[in-house]
Amino acid sequence: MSPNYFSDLNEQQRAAVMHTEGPLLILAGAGTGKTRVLTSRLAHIIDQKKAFPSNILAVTFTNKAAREMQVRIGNIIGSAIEGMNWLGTFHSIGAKLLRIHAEAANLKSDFTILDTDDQLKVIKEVIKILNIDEKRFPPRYFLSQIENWKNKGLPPEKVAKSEPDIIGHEKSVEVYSSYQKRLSRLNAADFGDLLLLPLKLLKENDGLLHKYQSIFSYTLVDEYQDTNSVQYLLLKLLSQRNLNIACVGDDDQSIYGWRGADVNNILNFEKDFSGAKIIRLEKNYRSTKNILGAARSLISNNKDRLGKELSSHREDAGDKVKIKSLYSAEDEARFVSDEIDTIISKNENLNNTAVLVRASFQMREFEDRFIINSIPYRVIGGPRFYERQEIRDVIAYLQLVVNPNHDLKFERVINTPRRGLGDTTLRKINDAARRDNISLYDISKKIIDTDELGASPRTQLKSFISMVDSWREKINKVDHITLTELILEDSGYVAMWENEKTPNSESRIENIKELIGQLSEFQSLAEFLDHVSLVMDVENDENTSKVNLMTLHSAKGLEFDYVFMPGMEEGVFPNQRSLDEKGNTGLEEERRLAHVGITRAKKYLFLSYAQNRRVYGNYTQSIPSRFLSEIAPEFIEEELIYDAYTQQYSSFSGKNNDQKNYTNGRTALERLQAIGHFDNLEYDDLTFNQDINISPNQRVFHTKFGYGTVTDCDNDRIEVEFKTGKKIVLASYLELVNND
DNA sequence: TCATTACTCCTTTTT
DNA sequence: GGAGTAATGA
Repeated sequence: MSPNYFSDLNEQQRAAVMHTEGPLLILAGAGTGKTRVLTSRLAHIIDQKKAFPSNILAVTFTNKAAREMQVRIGNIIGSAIEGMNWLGTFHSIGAKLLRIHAEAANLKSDFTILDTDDQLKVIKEVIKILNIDEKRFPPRYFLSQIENWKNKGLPPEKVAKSEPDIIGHEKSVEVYSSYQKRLSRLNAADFGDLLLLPLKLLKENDGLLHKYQSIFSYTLVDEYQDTNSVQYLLLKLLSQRNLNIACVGDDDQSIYGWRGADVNNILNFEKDFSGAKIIRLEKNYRSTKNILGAARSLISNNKDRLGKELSSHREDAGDKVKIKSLYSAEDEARFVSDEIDTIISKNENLNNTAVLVRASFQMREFEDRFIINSIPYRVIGGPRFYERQEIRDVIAYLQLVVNPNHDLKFERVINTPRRGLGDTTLRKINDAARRDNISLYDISKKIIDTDELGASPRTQLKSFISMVDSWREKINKVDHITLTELILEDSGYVAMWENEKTPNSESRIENIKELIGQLSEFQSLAEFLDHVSLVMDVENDENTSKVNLMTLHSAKGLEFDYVFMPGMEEGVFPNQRSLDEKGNTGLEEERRLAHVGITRAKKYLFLSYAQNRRVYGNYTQSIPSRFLSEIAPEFIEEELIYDAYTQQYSSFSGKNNDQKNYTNGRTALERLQAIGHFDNLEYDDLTFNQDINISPNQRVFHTKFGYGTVTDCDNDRIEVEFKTGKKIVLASYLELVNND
């Protein structure tokens, strides 16, 4: 009688599943069976016929989490899962609402979703029109302002006009509102709009609000600690009526503060939803005692916590956490790949192994090494398929065909491949469009019958427009795959790559073929394009054995037997900018991120750091991350470091506390030379340009100081005037620059 | 119109 | 060491 989804649950988990009515907060530490509770709970509600699948709102943070939940619930409730229309990320659910009620938000239901690139382009346009100095206020600055406001649920009209403490505030407000107008004319919405506009609709329209309040009889939210204000307000509005809202979260895993996530949402849950029940899941089923101990000791350094102690359910203490110091970042990659080789030799499936990095630029080192050692790997959330140039071009063509008024895409494809419609022509078209206040496409149609353009651009433009029109005619006549192939053929886009004989033009064509292959999974172009903008990742083949390489952020929610966390260095992790901008708050978030990383590991965890790393192309010495010394020693096994220069063994903790001793006033390269350790440097760094002929007034380039002019020479000691002042440097570090 | 070159500023994390 | 940009030349 008792349904089988109860069978494996512990007491707290079971309580969380059973408590269906009224607000519920589940504080679930890492590895405490959170996903199982969520899926069982949903299955329980459906199984007990408390609600139809279509009456459940289930929100996750990533598409991957949504997919996984769908599969797991499907396994319990079978085909009834088909009815779960409202399971998805906040953004996909927002998009769905917005498409249904687009008109009310001043959009058409076939609006396109902008990516960051598009957003920046729009902002640049706006900046130009408003006559703002791009040097003083870079577009990115405005973008982050706008995003902040959107995260807080503030449309332009709700943002206070003046804010004396913040320079450029008024400008930002101005840019925001122009930006928004431009978006609506483009029939486009950005990611923030997918949440902000639905919120606005629900707030301003009682009928609509009541409708959705009664549709959603149960609401369930995953990763609640990462909700920002708009998301919180949306949830609150929608669940106000029946209050059947269950949120799952872990304050120790809150790592999206920079995206507006507000931990207070979780801290204030009891206040916001009166009578809320709180259940803690503290039994960890994932990690060994040593790994868990390491995680616990690290996170205990945070002050801002709800307080929650994870206890290990596993009997074995397991191996200690290994900490390894390496000479350079290259060495570090070699170390990781050697360790992976031994994992391979144990016949383990590599899918159980992950390399987690703080920032994506760190991935390159590992990819290079993995390729050399032929270790199979997959990058999760890295440079994505849909972000490749050729894919974006093709998608731009498709979007233009679906929505010809999409000026940004129009601009992107009008001269790709080359059609003799360059900057000058484009500027003329743009000016005319602004004058008549219509889209580039519309103005082009007019202009081709006047003599505003020269003869050649005019015929070129004419044929381009008629090409687009011919595709548009076919939208409803041929299927979307045929249409895409036709577009690629007519436009000469594929031919362009075929004619280019560079090494990667072939792989570009392969990528385009892959894209066409994916089209078959969708019913229409519009459906495909929506998928592309919302779900930026391509499904990875999970059946082949590959090492997982990803950022710590995208590792949340995953688990692996073997976890490597390289780059444990001050500045890298904790990230310097995070510290600079947010001080202690930033540090605590970095620490939570480290905690997330450590708790991904089930059996083996390797932390490592490089003593020297290239930053912006220059070798820089690094200090071991403070996080290393925050982990209680009893969980750690450290390999002492032999420093060839000081000829001493030392531990990371000593270095961390006494960096002066370590820096010693020399540059990295000088130090390398002193100890004769060259093998890890690249050839270029060691090529001494002894035969170059340097004389005063010569323009030169120095890898550290940049460009400068020679003022005096004394054999190989050269005095150079750099932007930052005069310096005497060795000739071997200089590169000649033409200066006629 | 397009290709090349000199130079500046970078880089956090994602839906 | 790499992307983006403004200036310059063909």
